[in-house]
Amino acid sequence: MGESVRERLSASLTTASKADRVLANFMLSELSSLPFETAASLASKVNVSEPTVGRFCRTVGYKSFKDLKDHLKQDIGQKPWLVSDRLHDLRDRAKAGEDQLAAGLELEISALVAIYELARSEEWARVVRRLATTQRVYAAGFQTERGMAQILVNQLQYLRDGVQMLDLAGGNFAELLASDPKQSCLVIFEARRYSRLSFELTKTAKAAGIPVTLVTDPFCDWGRDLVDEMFVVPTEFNQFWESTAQMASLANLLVNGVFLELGPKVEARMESVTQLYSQFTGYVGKPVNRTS
Amino acid sequence: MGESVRERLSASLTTASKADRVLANFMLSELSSLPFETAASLASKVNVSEPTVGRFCRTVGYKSFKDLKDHLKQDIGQKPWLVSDRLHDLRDRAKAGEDQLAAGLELEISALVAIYELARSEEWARVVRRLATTQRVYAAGFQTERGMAQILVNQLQYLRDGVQMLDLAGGNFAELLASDPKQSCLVIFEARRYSRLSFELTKTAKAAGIPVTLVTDPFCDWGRDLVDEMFVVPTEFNQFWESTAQMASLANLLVNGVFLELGPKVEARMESVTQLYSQFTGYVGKPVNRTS
DNA sequence: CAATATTTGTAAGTTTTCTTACAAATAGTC
DNA sequence: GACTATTTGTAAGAAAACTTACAAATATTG
Repeated sequence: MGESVRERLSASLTTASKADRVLANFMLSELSSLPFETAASLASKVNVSEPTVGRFCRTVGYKSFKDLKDHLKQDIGQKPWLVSDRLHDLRDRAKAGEDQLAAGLELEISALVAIYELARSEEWARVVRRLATTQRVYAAGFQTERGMAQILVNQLQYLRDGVQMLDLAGGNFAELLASDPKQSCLVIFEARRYSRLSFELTKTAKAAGIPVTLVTDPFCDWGRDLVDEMFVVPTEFNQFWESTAQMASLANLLVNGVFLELGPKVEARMESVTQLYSQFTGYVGKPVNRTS
Repeated sequence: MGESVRERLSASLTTASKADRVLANFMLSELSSLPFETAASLASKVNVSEPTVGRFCRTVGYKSFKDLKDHLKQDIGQKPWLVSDRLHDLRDRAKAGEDQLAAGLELEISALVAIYELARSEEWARVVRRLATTQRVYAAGFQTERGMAQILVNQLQYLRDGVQMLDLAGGNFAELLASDPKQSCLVIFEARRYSRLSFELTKTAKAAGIPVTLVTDPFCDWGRDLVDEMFVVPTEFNQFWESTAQMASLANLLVNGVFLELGPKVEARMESVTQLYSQFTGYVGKPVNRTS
């Protein structure tokens, strides 16, 4: 046997048992962080028992998980694999002008940093509390930001009732605008070129007394004095146009905040949403659950 | 203390005793193979005793050699994207365990690095080419990943014709599955718990000869041997559940790739899409454009 | 060059990681 | 649908990795 760890893992995929396949797949996906894992840590991540990890390594031809790691050392060779080295590598390429894209990486990283700073602000806490407690939560996004609203909504729905996307499908925004302003709030994702809808929606919602949170790019000049909170997410990463990608990260952090705010009581709901999905659609590996 | 492993080791060089200096030097020069070492193996390599290794790690501020290795894992080294010292603050809090979140920042950063590396791969180029040239491009995502598909679709639509979301609204996926496989391709976003739909859709699409690209988390064990390309995006950022946020970044990079592939001819289309939006919806600052 | 302080190693613990034995669960077969 | 074979988990034991206590060696200081 002279193949590399990667090759052996791949080869095992065809023959291996269920647990082994899960392991092999995970290892392949996370090859570069394997050296930091231990049989036990791996086991808990993929939900198998510790001995299964050891046994699997033996079936693919190593003495133990430790032994597998030692071989990994060989075939990682000298390409950079520590995050810091990889980052350096990308940065060097960017400097050398070899890699247009890589130049954007650092910008994207600083956008992330900015978001994590936002998440520590007073305003953030306020929004999170509102998203956790207001009876009806609406999110909107137009053009390319529609997906961001979708992400927020889909996730929040796992945690609580009364969350929905707002769009112009019905021709107006009556769902929100003709509702009790005390029991509603709105989150809008927006970026250049700013849709007239965001603006009109915000104005009308504010006039009705509905709290509005705006997540937008650094160029937005219409929102600041109109909305309750404005979270500015950097969007220029050397790409051909603005990338609002990091807004997804912001949305996830918001959801995480709401989770922490709501506490253990969300578990019941998450459980039941999962069970409903299982019933109507089903998950991989399990048959559709017919609420037996 | 908020410095990286490398920084701490370097700093120790000036003050440390003879054995410690030897250790620090060795570690610095072999930083990337440290995770494979153990206190004992290191000790014998530099001819000191095992406890000396442990003690040294403690003098530079780690609990043990193991602890030092663990920090190496997340260590991203120099941070040129830091415009202020505010991140230090974040990091310190993370170290002190006050701020669960801040620890997630570094994980999220390394996910980004991973994505930018993906964007350099053979497979990536292949997918970009396909997304640029195939007549009909479909994207799907279920549960919380629906928004990711949405993001990809909404952006691609600015660049080219024939791009659409795929969902179960019609009860089947006939749009794609009953179409000419030579002229279609599919991108699926997926993460735990894996929807049965992704799996079935992939299987059927493959059987029909339609190329499938899967963007998923490291735990996915059903796709690897089924799809044409599998992009694995790290998703564990210390949040209460997996965050697929960085998939948005991947989607944006894909779109950017397609833009570069298509070249200047996209401008006309972008212009006309913008103009259509202006006509039917309008932008902030300008009245609805009535195709005067 | 004592006398003291610091550094380092040895040997015996402690904890962590991995393995083995066996039983329970799951999948395959007639 | 019982029977067998395979896979997987539990619990206890072996091995490895790391720590502590203390003594020996090496610096440092007056």
